[in-house]
Parts: sequence; structure tokens; C-alpha cells
Amino acid sequence: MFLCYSFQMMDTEYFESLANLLFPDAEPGASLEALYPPRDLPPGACVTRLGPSPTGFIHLGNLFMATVNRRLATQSGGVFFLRIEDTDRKREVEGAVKSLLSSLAYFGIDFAEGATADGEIGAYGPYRQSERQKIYYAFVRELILTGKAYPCFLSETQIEAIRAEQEADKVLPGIYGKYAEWRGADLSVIRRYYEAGMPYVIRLNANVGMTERNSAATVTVQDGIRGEITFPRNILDVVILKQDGLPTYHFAHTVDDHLMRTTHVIRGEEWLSSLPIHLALFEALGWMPPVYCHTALLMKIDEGVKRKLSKRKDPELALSYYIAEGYHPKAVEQYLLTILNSNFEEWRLSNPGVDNTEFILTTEKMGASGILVDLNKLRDISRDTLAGIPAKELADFMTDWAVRENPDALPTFTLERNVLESALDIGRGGEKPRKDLEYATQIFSHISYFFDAYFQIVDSLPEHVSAEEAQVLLEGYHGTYCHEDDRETWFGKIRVLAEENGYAARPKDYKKNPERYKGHVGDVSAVIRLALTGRLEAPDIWEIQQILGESRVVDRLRSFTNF
RNA sequence: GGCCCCGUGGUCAAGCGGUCAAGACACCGCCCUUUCACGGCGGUAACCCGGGUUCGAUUCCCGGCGGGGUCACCA
Repeated sequence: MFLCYSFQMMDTEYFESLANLLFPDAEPGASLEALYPPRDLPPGACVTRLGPSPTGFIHLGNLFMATVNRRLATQSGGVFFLRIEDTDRKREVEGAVKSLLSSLAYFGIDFAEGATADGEIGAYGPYRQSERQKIYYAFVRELILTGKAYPCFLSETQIEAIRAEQEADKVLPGIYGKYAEWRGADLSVIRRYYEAGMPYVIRLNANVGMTERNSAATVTVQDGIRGEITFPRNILDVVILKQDGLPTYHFAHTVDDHLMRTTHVIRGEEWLSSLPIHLALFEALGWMPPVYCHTALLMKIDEGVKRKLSKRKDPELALSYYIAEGYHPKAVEQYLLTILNSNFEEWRLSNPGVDNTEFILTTEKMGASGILVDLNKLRDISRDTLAGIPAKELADFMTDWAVRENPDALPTFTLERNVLESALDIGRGGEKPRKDLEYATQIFSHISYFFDAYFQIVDSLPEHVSAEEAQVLLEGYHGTYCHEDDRETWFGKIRVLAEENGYAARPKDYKKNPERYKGHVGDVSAVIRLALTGRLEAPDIWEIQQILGESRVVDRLRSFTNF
């Protein structure tokens, strides 16, 4: 008994000297607790966050994550904030926060709290981890004081040697147990190294504190998406403070999400395997961990193999790609919601016209297995979504897109705004609205023939119609053309023209007696369509003509055949 | 390799002990139609395998197998 007691005294003294040596100025954790009190929110409110590292690259997966986090917070009356996880100086990219913010803003993700392009908003900051050093030091000191963390002067080569030995012995690699040479090292030795300016890191002492409360070899958590998950307890003395004095993700996550009072940590499945470390950290600091929700990963099919989206290898999944292609934010949101919650699509169908924000997202309905990004589905959803957006808004959308991605087209869009708007409005409204608009670049090529600057003949005459024949037909058409004709009159004239030239006025007649005709009225239309739009596939010709205006129609008829 | 997650058609997926195993996208036919688009009708196509438990397993348990993730002083 006596022995035990005195050891403890010695330990306390040891820890205190250690803390004072390494972190003489760190403030007590308790004062920070007071600085960041629990948030005053309605019961059940979720506090979530997005924690990107500013590497200058975000892809669909980040947006996917942002969407879940944001929804869960806003729909529960909680808070969604942005924290910049910039603890890796090597990978940091200039201006990344700004571009991150603007990419997210494009897709309608904004933040009421957290880092901004040039500052921050909110009472739980700083929201850049690089500015939180004081806070991390305070809690590192706390851990040292209780013996749960210690300095480690192992060099890179020493660690490599340990790893090699472990690999040879086929044991778990890492610093733990007997490999943790600096656990409880002599104070005099530590002092000598420290004063000699030897580089060191701070490691968690996984052996202390862990077994006090629960000696079981495993930990079990309730994941918000996956339900109960069990792992072996963490035994690794993971690094919590790097040589450069910045925290590792693990430590920063623990401290920040506790102090920022995050209730739900929603992140990708790739974090699942470090969960035991995070739980160990929360336990060591004596804090309640948040609710963890590990989402399925967005995958890509690569040479027949399904794999996680990679920033390096999949530029076409970068948000910048979707922005450049001009996918509409609403369509992308719609798509993300359908892969996020299996019941969303059904809800959407049975609640037409209701805003997406009315839909309640639940973690229970989220899938746990990897999702292949399906551009087909996105495009389909796009067509549906765009069909429901007024032409005026679409015209604004196209103009905004041109400003960013196609400045050459901007003058045309601006000068011929009414043409743009009318072109986008073709076949809309009514029971069966046209659904052929997908994303800006596609839309642009779809309607470009309305503008003289972009008009060109891209298709050729139907096989059985010769150039001479086309000329005859177009001259005939031009002869009877009257811009004021209503659709009925107009098409009646085409039928007559068809008959006069040996084409069936009705396709059915032609089908019945193909030998009697050169073709049918559709062929005549095709020629006119080609002359007017430069292509064989386009919406209703009469409508196109109304938008084009009489002089343009006549010009195009003429220039096609040079009569 | 250790640990963890996942496993229903090509893709996203309903299902939660008894179903002819939904639906959406894609694909293929047909219809509508002056082309396209829209729309309508129809079609091809799935419970990874093997053991249990049970009267009965896609569903529960175990074991394989397969896929993925992770094993850093990166996040």
C-alpha cells in the first residue's frame, strides 16, 4: 500500500515537471471549457460540421458530405459550421479556402458559422486549426499531467527499424507496448534531449486510462448509419502533436469537436478504422464522444474495379468539372439526395412542387455500401429538374455560366436575351413538357443554332433526298412561306408542298403504299429543319421560326440552296 | 497480411421469416408523332456460396468467398 502511494506521488511529480518543461505556458483546460460553453439549442438539435483540408481540390464526395451534414443540422434547428483542417503545411494550397467556399456556394452550401474567405464568424473559433495551437497545447498539457501523453524522441530511422522488426516478427506495426521506448522515460534524459533541441512528437500513452474504466479488449459504438460496430481497443501510442507543433487529425478532431460542441460527426467510411483512436482520445480527456455516422464512400469504376474516388486520379469528379459543365445546382442536389436516402426518390415523385428542404433526411435510411457515381442518372434527374425551372431563370443560369465558362458566348446571350429565353422555353409547360436540357454545355450546343454566330450545318440531307430535290423543296417552301401563319395553316402548306412533289402528305399513306411516293411529309420537314437549324433533330419547326424571326428564316432558306 | 465495413438485376435500390422479390436509371421492342424530346405499353436482367435455426429463409446465426476501406509526424 505504502509503496503504491509513494509511486503515485512520484508519478505526479514527474508528470508535473514534464508538463512544465514542455508546456510551461499552457493554460488549464478548464478555462477553455468555460470559454466554449454548451450551445443553447432546442432539444434534438444537431451540431455538424464540414472539415475540409485546404488542398485546393474538392470533389463530389465532399459535396455529398456537406449535404448530409448541413441538412441534418438545419432540419433539426441546429448549427452547421465550417472548420478548416489545415494542419498539414506541406499539402496546403494558396487560396484554397476561397475556392472551396465558392465551389460549395455554387451548389447552395453556405455556412452560418465558421471560417470565411478572409476571416470567420461564430463564438466557437478559431475555425482554422492552424490558429488553435494554444488550445491544443492546453489539452496536451492536461494529458501529460495525467500520464496519458508523453514526448517521444524516436527518429524517423529508428521508427523504420522498429517497423522492419515488427514486419519480420509479423506483429502489429506501430509504437506501443515494448516498442514505446519513451513511455515514462527518465526526466533527465528527456531534459537532455529537449535542451539539445532534438525534435520530438507527443504521443498518447494508450496504456494509461484505457483500462481503468473498462478492461475489455474491444470497444463497441452505435454508429448512426451502421448500427453497432465493435473493434479491438486502440493500443497504439499515436502521435497527437507533430514535430512542427501542430496536432494530428485525431487529436484536433477530438479537441475541436468537443469544444465546438459538435453533436454528430458525419464523415466517410475511410475514417471507420481510426475510430478506436478517437474513442481512446475522448476517453483520455474524459469527454463524451459525439454520435458518429460513417457514410458509404462514393466510388468509381476503374478498369472494371470499384474503388474510392481519388482526388488525383479522378479530375472528372471534381466539383470544378460539374461547375464547368454547368450542371444545375438543384439537379446535383436532387441526385445527391436520391443516393443519400433511399426513400427520397419516392418522396419526390409523390410531392411534386414541394421544395427539397421539406424532405427529412435520416441517417438510418442511408446506405452503408459504396455508391458508384452514375452520370446517366444525374443526367436524367437533370432533365427532370430543368424541366421544372422557368425559362427566365434558366436564361439567367446560362448567362452566369457563360460569364464563367464561355465568355465568348456572353455578348450573344446578352444581346439576344429574348432569343435565349424563348429557345429555352420551347415545348415547356403543359402536360408533357420537353425534357431535353441537361447541363449548360449540352444546352448550349442544343440551342446554338438560334444564334447566327453559332449556326452551322452539322447534319446532312436524308439519304434519299438529293441536293437538287432539296433545292426544289426549299424554293417551294420559301414561295408559300408566310411568317404570320398559325401552326395549322403552316403545316397544311407543307402537306400540300409534299404532295405536289411526290411525297405522301401523311406518313401512314406512305407506309401503306411506299412505291407510290418518294417519301412522306417527314422528309420535307427534315429538309426544312436542316436548312433552318443545321440539324435533323430539333424541336417543332414552327416554334423555331417564330423565335428566329422572318428575316433569319428567309436568309437561312436562301443560303442553304443559294437561290 | 492484421483489423474493420459491405454483399438483392449493368447502376441506385425497396424488402426487414411466407412476396409471382417493388421502383428509378440504363438497355431492347412497340405505340404516339413532320424529326427529336416528352408520354404510354411491354421486355431482358438480381437475392455471392456452403452449412445450420425453422414447417418455411433474400431476411436470423456460423463459416467461406468476393468487393471496399484502413494500417503516417495526410487528412
